[in-house]
Parts: sequence; C-alpha cells; structure tokens
Amino acid sequence: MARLKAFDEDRAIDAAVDCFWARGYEATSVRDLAEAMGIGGASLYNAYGDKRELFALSLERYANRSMRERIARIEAHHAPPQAIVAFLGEIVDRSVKDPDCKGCLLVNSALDVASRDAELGKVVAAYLAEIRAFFRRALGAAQRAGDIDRALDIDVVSAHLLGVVLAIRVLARTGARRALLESVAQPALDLIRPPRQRRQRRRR
Amino acid sequence: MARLKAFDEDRAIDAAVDCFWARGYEATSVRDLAEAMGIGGASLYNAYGDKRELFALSLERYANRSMRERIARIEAHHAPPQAIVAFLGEIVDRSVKDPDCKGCLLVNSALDVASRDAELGKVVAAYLAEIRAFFRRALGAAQRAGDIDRALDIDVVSAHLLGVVLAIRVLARTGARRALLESVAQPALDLIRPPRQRRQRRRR
DNA sequence: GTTATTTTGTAGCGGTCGATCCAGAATCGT
DNA sequence: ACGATTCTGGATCGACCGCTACAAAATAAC
Repeated sequence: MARLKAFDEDRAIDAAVDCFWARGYEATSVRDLAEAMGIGGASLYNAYGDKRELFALSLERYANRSMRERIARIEAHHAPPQAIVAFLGEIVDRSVKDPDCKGCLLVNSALDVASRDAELGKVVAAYLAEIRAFFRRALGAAQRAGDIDRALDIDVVSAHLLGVVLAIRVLARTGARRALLESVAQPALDLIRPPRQRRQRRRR
Repeated sequence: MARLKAFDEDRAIDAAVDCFWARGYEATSVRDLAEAMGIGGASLYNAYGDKRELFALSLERYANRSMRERIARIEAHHAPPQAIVAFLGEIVDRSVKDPDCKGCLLVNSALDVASRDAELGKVVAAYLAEIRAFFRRALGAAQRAGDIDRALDIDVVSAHLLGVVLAIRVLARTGARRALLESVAQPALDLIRPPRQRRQRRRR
C-alpha cells in the first residue's frame, strides 16, 4: 500500500558502478551518481542509505557481474590449466579494449578506499582472495591431472598470479599497451605450461 | 630586496609528500597540506602555485628521494642479479614495516590521479618506466655476465618484474602479510637464479 | 473515495572545497 | 631611513560536498 519505485534498481546500481569505476569513490559526488542513475537525490538516499552503502552495493554488484561471472564461465568452459591462461587473457583483452582505461573496480578500490575504511578494506581483500582461490583451485586440479609441474608450490603461484592480475589492472589504468600487459603475464603463464614444454622456453 | 620565506621548502614538500602518500590526491585538502607543512594557505599558493602543482612537485620529490635513491644505492652495492633480489626484498620490507600501509606514492597515483589527469598520468608512467629500466639494465648485465639464463627475454622479464613491484605495492596497501608479498615475488625471483639452479627448483 | 504508506522533485541545510584578497610584517637595495 | 618587494596570517569568496526536510504525487488496502 504505497507508491512504487519509478526506476530499475539493477540498472541504477550498474550506473553507480560505472561512476565509481571510472572516477573512484572520493571523486564521485552523490549528484554525479544521481544523475547517472537517472534518479533524484532523495530517491538515492531512500533506496540505498548513503553514499558509502551505495558504494558497498556497487562493489558487490561488480564482484558478482564481473569477477565471479568470469570465474564461473571460465571454469565451466576450460580445463584447469587453460582456465588460468583464459583468465589472464581476458583481463588483458578487456583492459586493452576499454577506451576509458578504468581498470578493475576492486583493484582501484584497494588503493582508493581500503586504506581509509578498514571495513571496506576487508571486503575488497575478500574479493581479491576469491581471485586467488580460483587460481588455487585451477592449479591444484591441473597438478593432480599432471598438466603442470608437480613441484610448483600452489600457495606461492596462486599469490603470484593474483599479483599479475593486479599489475595488469594498474598498468591498464595508466593506458599501457597490449604488449606491455602481455609481457607482465607471460612469465607467469610459462610457469603453468606442461612440464614437457617448460624446459624449452625460448625468446618469444 | 624582499622578505625571506620563513619555512624550509624541502621539509614542507616532504610533509606534502606524506599527506598525498597516505591519503591520495582527492582526499587531501589544501588545508590538510598547509597544516602538515606548517605554513598558511597563502604561503602555499605563493610558493607552489596550486594544489596540482604541489602534487607534481611531491611526485618528483618522492621519485628522487625514494625510487631513484633506492635504485642508485642498490646498483652501487649489488651485482646485477642480486640487485633485483635486493630491490624486491626492500620493497617487501618497507611495505611490511609501514604501519600506515601507504604503499608507494607513484603506484597509488597511477590509479588515483593518472586516470583523470592525462598529463600527470604521463609523468607517473614515466616514473614506472624508470623502474622497468632499472630491471632492464640489471637483466642485461646479468645475462652478459652469464649469471642468468641467456634465453630470457629482457623486455618480457623486466615488464614482469615491474608488475611484481606494482602488485606488492597494491597488496601492501590492503595490509597484506609478509608471506603473501614474498609469494607474489618468489616465482619472479626464481627466473633470475643462476641457470644451474633453475632446474632444481623445489617447493619452498 | 478515502486513507495509509512510500517515492519523488525541489530546495536548502551546515560544512568543506580550492583559491584569492588584503593589510601588515619582514627583508632587501639604496 | 626609506621605498620596493615579497612573505605571512586571517578572512573570505563562490562552488560544491554529503545529506535531509518537506510537500506533492502515486499507489495499495479498505
């Protein structure tokens, strides 16, 4: 027994994601958000609480629609070792093709927000841990299948691969070219080649 | 034939560096800066122009006193292959020991500022390129000395090492533990071990 | 149709932002 | 001592910040 919302909450959140993604938390004003979301300021506060809550919702939305979707899709379509290659490849691809060089909202937030808001920092760290967990799963499965070197330390390599993702996202935000991003990733990809090939690595 | 400045410009810049380093460009107000620098707002604008110019000066100051100093010191005291180990080790050390988890001003700026200010973006990218150039020099010299695998592609590995530095700095800002940071770096360090040892890599 | 409840647009709150103005203090050449 | 020049602190500018108050509009239950 009340008036209905006149806007699509999902579409509005997507617009908020784009704002925070492109400009960061501090540099995005509530008025920017409201305009991009196509609603008034009052509706924004009525529906989402305040700017910080909207940001947390945007982070979750991004994590679900971008990171988790990618992980699930890739795990469904690729064998473990190729999944890692596909993941890094897709990150490079998306980074190069984005004319706005937005990078990754989670990585951007790790530097922008996490340092000033401990609670949001934990949220961001948890999202990053999910990426590492994906690498961990893939490495473990690939090792059990004999597709990669059994001597590799999964804890170490999964952390390293997460690091490669972060590095690509940071460099992408500075407008780096594809060749640079691929170079950052290549030694990590060499690590997960079949044992047979690993000793035949040559100059590219 | 005029009044003298009543403050030490270098000390003032150092204070500005600390502000931008800890809080980022957007979240640091001119009043924060003036207070930390121990000067009034008028003196700040008189001496440094505006906030953006002060930030650019802070970036340069940081690059000289932190990055370039480290590179020069390490290159003076270590043979090429060990220089890389020492560089990454020092980055990890500094990151872990910083209670404020400030990370690296250049890396923070790459995400915070570079995306909104193309000119500053180029400056930041140039600083990052200096780090890569250091790795390139070290790799080349080590290769000529036969201390590392001659088949390594220096362009690729130098980019990868830069990526490792970026990743460590990002994770450090989220309060990551030493073990994680060392894991991120370890596979990269394995790459630059003497050829003899590289095929004997084992679980740590 | 009436009433209760929620959403919406507008206007505006106190506060802070980056930047500037200005009068006085300090230091130079003369 | 004096005038020229620069630096300094404080007040203040218009703009924008996150956020809220309020009344009109819209909907569901009755």
